[in-house]
Amino acid sequence: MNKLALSNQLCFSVYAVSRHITSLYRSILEELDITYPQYLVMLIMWEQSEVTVKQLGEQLYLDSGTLTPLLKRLEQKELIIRERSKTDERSVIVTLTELGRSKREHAKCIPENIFKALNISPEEYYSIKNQLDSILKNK
Amino acid sequence: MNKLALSNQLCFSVYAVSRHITSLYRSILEELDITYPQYLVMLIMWEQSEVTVKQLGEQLYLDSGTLTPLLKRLEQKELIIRERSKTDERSVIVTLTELGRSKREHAKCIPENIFKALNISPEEYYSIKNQLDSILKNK
DNA sequence: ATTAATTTAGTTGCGCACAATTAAATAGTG
DNA sequence: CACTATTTAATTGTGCGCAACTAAATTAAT
Repeated sequence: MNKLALSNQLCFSVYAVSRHITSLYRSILEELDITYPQYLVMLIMWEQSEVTVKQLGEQLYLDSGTLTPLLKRLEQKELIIRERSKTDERSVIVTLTELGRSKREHAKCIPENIFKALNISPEEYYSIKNQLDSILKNK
Repeated sequence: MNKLALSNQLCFSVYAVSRHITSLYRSILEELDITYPQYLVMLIMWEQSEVTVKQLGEQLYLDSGTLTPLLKRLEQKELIIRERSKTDERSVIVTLTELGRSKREHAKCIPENIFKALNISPEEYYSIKNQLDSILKNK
């Protein structure tokens, strides 16, 4: 087998599926007027009311070079507030606005819609997820 | 189960693994002085000596907005040549330079190195690949 | 043959990703 | 306490990714 062939590479499949998923989210998130990376931040905010940029970065595997401008855009949309910690001014604490909190209701149906669009069984869904997560654990 | 939790979403796993893989390639491809998307183009060129931008786009699921500047960078590195088709001047035909062709040898070990870095079994590798490819087929 | 529709790349603009650097605040050490 | 090291965000620069639009060439239809 030719390992230098696109069709034989897992990496390309991951890359292609990742962009495919982002495009599925693009149409679904249009209504919320946010992008997929912004949605990921909102997912965290809906679970944890107060998070630093560092903590967001740890959970999303993203650095401040990506997060700082992204968070500024979410702030402009008035979904979040960014403010320096009073106790440690190196940290920036992110909290939800009332508007941001209210968006959670509109987002509830998104996972189900994405799942339907993927067009796979629940078994496949969790099988793929577990195997990918094991790659992340090994890194 | 809370479907609005990051940890329960296949999509985030795909997104995270995709970026992880790109970062693995980044260090390996440093030697060839190309990026991962540029490497994907080179993979195709090494198999097919003459390809149009449209054909590259079909195989990589990328449009001209991404490919045109990427191909210009590969041309600046003198790995490829871009020229309008004589028979249909709407098309741009991409071919390898001698330098570009010669890089194939240096790239031969890359798939094996990436596989080792992923730290999974061949069975897992092909299992994940097949399941992801079925998602792409369903789209 | 003329006009209309389609195909193909290129351009522009925006939002990630991420490396590398900078700046400020805090923690650690003698 | 001084001063060094570490932590944390922000900034800068490069390269995707993709939507929307433009321009040019080709094809189809009348």
